[in-house]
Amino acid sequence: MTATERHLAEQLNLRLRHVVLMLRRAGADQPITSQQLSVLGSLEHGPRRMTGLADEHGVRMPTMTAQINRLERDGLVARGRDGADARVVTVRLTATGRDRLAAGRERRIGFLAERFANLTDEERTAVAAALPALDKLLGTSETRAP
Amino acid sequence: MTATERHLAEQLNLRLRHVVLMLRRAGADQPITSQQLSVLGSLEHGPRRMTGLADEHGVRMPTMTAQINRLERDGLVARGRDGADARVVTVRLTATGRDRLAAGRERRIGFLAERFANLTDEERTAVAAALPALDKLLGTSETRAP
DNA sequence: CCAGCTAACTTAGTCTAGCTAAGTATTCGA
DNA sequence: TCGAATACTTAGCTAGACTAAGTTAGCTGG
Repeated sequence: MTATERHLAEQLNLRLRHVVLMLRRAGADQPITSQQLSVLGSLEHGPRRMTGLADEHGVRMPTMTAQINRLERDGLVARGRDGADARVVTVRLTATGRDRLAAGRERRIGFLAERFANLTDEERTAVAAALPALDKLLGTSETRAP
Repeated sequence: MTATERHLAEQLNLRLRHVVLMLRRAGADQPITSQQLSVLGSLEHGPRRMTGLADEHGVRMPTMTAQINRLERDGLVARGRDGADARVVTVRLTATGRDRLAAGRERRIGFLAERFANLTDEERTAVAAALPALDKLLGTSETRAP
């Protein structure tokens, strides 16, 4: 571990708490949690199976079962069956779910855009320039299903 | 909302899920949660009152009461009383708590530093350059007690 | 000066969201 | 064809968030 790596790690660590705080503020007064919004987003381009959803969101199957139960209870998704394999449960967005996804996403993006509006052009450029590095740092691709 | 602001907001929104996933992976196999580590960090430079802790962590008082109950149960903090105002409860780190904080912080920083080690010099520079903008974006100072 | 309001916590009860262990039904492979 | 593996659900635990309501202590205006 070089000094630079450690220093950056410390600096980022200091800010992680604020990221969590911002996420909470972004979700306040929304009728949907950020986890739910995230799952609805996974269903945007067609039905998915439970295993796929669990893998993509980095949780165990029972956690996803409970999450889908809540979303189904609220009428945002519907369970279905896979023709080829009778063990498989598929999940798809309902019309309500699609609306809720669009609304939630819009509010989230509006919330973030407001904050970007408070930055200078130079600061926005700096953030944009850091995005590829952020992707590598977060291991964006590692969490995808095979 | 300008096109740039909206675009950046969308890009960041896409990555927020991965931030949450990384945080979960960083906390896996640790004997302490990231919330607990965060609260212990607030106590590093001396005792704090419950209201101060709740404000700093953006939660309501009952949430902090429950959190401190868990930390006290595990022997990481101790409750005390304020001489001047008998309503006030103070919280301080125990020796065990201080050790646990150091260990947890070290693991977190190690975890992040490993990821920074996978970046190029240019990428690390880009991240470092974005830190001040990130602070403004996160509203780092807004969450402090007056 | 004390009665009543406010402030600082705690308790009780609810919800989301994570986990493991164990149960059921179905598929696949030797 | 039968036994192991796979896909999911159920049951039960914990952390961590909330509101509403209770307790105790400080403060203040008539």
